[in-house]
Amino acid sequence: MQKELTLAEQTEKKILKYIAEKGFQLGDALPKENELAEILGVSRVILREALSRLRILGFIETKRKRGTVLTSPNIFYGIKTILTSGTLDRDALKDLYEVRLMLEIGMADFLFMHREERYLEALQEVIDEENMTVDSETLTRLDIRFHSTLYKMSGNKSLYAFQNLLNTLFATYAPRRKDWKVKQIISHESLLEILKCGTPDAFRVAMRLHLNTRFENMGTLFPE
Amino acid sequence: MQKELTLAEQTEKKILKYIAEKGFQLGDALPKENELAEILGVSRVILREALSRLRILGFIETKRKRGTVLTSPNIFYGIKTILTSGTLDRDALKDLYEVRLMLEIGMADFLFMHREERYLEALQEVIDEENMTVDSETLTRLDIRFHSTLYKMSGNKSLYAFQNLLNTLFATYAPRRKDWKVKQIISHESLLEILKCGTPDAFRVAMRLHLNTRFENMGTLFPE
DNA sequence: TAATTTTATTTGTAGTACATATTAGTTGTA
DNA sequence: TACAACTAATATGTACTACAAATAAAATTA
Repeated sequence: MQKELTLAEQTEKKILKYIAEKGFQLGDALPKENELAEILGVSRVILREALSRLRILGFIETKRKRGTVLTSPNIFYGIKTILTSGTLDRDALKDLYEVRLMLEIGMADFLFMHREERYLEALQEVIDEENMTVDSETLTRLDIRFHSTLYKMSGNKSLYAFQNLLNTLFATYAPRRKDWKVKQIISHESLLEILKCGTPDAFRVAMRLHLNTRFENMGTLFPE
Repeated sequence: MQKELTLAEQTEKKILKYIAEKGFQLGDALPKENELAEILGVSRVILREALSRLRILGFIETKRKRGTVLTSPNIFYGIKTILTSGTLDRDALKDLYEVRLMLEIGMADFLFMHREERYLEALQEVIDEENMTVDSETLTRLDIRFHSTLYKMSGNKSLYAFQNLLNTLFATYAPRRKDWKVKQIISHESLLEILKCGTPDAFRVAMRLHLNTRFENMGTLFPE
């Protein structure tokens, strides 16, 4: 038991409790700092430390004179800071890389649930552009766009936000090999074809094959 | 452009930059608060606010007298606060629920990569216990244990930590229907059998069927 | 040498004061 | 009256100081 939360941490939880008890809604304003400090029985310094922690989690936003208002907490607020700080260890990076592979294969059902013409057109557009270029960098950009469109098509906003983060992350930390495009077994065209008139199960099999190079490269990307 | 970061936020980034520039490693100690405040040119109050924000992200740990030491940032530190705060909106909850389904289906390859006797035995143990009880609550607990074991078997620590969070989350926010067990198409036994002598593709198909009730209940769990 | 007490240092907390930005009100002019 | 410019009030942002509490390291004792 080495818990012993610091007062700022306790205050952080107290504030959340206070919000819940008082039934505050999104957009509502909290009492001003001096009042809230008195209510919770802490100094304003500590209160501000707690508020600062809640702010990094996206629970609140504060503006001079207007005060502190409740906002919808954003999971990715904090994650982003971590991912872009460059302090993630290799294991954590590999974990995230794997998670992305799982998600791309596992999202099949949701793609078919939200299959809409606009998405299919967007995917086709990417494929058309791919067929008109040989530039490696451009192809990489298009590949990211293709998969990014799939995430959007999943209809899961949190997931979409997450993968946007991962994109920026792996662009720096896990650059692709030059021959990634050549070695692909299943093309984007095939994937789109299955999306149009296939099944989730078929899509999963195809996507697994499409990502085959990613699976194979994992060992070299994240050596022991 | 409503950027205008507060000084504490700027300081937070300054600290990360300082760490990177000085080449600090995990476990290294930062300068003491007074020194660091002077180095960065801010008051100790502001510095502490910045440190507090970094602490909630798991970048640092501080102890009286010993000072501030670098730790491996923990993505789930902040996520946990958000998930357990009870302020998540329905959309975000549904998103997370969906993500879990994706992961369980998408993790197949990694299960086969890390297939070890101890995991298979643990799974078998759960199944044996399931066969000896009819109590609904016990069965729910065992079901969670079965799937939790799978996450562990995936060899992905971040993922395992994540699903532990989700378990506590959905235990409160998305309780099961009473008939969930009866309606399952594919049993845990079948899943284990496939793990022993099947393929990732086969496992994905089976897991999708196993989770069928979850997919079907989503509409009632998270109504529009 | 080992156990115990002391002390020195560093984080944790509080109070106060003032700077700064923004809203609301007030005045002044057409 | 309407509208602009200025003024005052107010809440957050920042800084400084002082002291409490914990604990690692040094000193003391058995």
